[in-house]
Amino acid sequence: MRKSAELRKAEIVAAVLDLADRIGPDRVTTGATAAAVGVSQAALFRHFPTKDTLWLAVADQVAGELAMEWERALAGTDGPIDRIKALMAAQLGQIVSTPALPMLLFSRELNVGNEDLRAAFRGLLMRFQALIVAELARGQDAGRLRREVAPEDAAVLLTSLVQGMAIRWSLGARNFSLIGEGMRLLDVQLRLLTVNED
Amino acid sequence: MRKSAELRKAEIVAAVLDLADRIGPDRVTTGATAAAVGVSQAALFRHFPTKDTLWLAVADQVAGELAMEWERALAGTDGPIDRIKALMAAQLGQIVSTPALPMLLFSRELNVGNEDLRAAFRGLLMRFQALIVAELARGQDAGRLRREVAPEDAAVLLTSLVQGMAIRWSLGARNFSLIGEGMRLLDVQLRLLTVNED
DNA sequence: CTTAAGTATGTGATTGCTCACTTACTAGGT
DNA sequence: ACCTAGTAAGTGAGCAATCACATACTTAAG
Repeated sequence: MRKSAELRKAEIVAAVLDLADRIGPDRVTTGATAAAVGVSQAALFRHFPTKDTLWLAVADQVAGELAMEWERALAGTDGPIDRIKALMAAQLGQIVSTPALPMLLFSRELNVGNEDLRAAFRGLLMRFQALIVAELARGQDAGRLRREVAPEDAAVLLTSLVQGMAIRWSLGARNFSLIGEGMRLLDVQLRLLTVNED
Repeated sequence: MRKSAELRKAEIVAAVLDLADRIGPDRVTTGATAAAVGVSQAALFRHFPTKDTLWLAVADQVAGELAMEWERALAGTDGPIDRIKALMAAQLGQIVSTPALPMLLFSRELNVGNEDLRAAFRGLLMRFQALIVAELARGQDAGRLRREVAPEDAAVLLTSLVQGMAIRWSLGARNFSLIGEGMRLLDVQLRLLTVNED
């Protein structure tokens, strides 16, 4: 069954992401990936010269999806606090639909050698952080958020919440709603950051 | 060079932890470990029947050290807020002295098969969480912490902070002081949680 | 419209390497 | 004499990557 290179590449990347979730990123072999796609192991090397470049393509795909979700989140809302909520919800949603994402951050593929892959993920986290900082600053200017907390610090608190919830969700056999619990705790944190008007 | 089994076991466990720090948990091979200890690779199997049981021994060691640090942190302070700070500092300190710790949570050794190891680490995180919850509750009873935030929720915010900072520290080339930045942001968060006496 | 040449996608077999683990044997301590 | 801690030399499995070869598509000439 012959397919176009673009289509095949996409299939392979999708299979890697799926396998990474199910068996762990470090267990994803070229053989297992090829079997999941339904081609021979050697066929993979027609589309990617090495396994490392395959992982880079995976990172690109993930980065693209994340950027798209962020844009959509910002396009749909306008108040700074609503935008923060939308961004956080988008992030949690992406983790749910790509559960391998947190594991990728700590896999051997990423952490040893493969400096490009590592830089790609770091850049992603920094861009998300920057979006949150911008909205926090707008919220302060609008008088809705406490001025005594620097936007950069508050952003670290919020992004850490995403990561903490993701770890909790991964380790405890995903037995709660990541989005539900995450948004509930986000509300708690946002209440603390909000100017009290009582 | 012949040594007692107990001593050798301890040496081997220490070598695994050191190697895990330096090259990543999944790169730790029996050969590399043996070389670090200064014995033949086969010698390892005199002391541990399989590599998995070796990792379990490592987990035991780490769990013991963590529990010891928590106890020391609690013994040295008495106010609830100081105790929270001491616990968080102890946790950050352990990550600095065992940088493989966050990676271990997502390593292949832990996540596939080896359910015992996974349960051991999950139990550790839950016990830390419980210690924080207890101190938060004491802080509320003493009238020092806002009552409108449940201690369980606040504890998630605090432990997430540890994990978020650890990720940041791992991905960035460890180019900031994990303890310094972590404790600074902890202060920010604690100020938000503290009853305002102005 | 047909056909031959060229190219893109695919395969089975193999290579060279690393790994966890085994086996047969040896030396030191009591 | 007898364990105990050690070794050197394997074994078989799994891995990424390669190679010679096959088959489907594309294109251009007659």
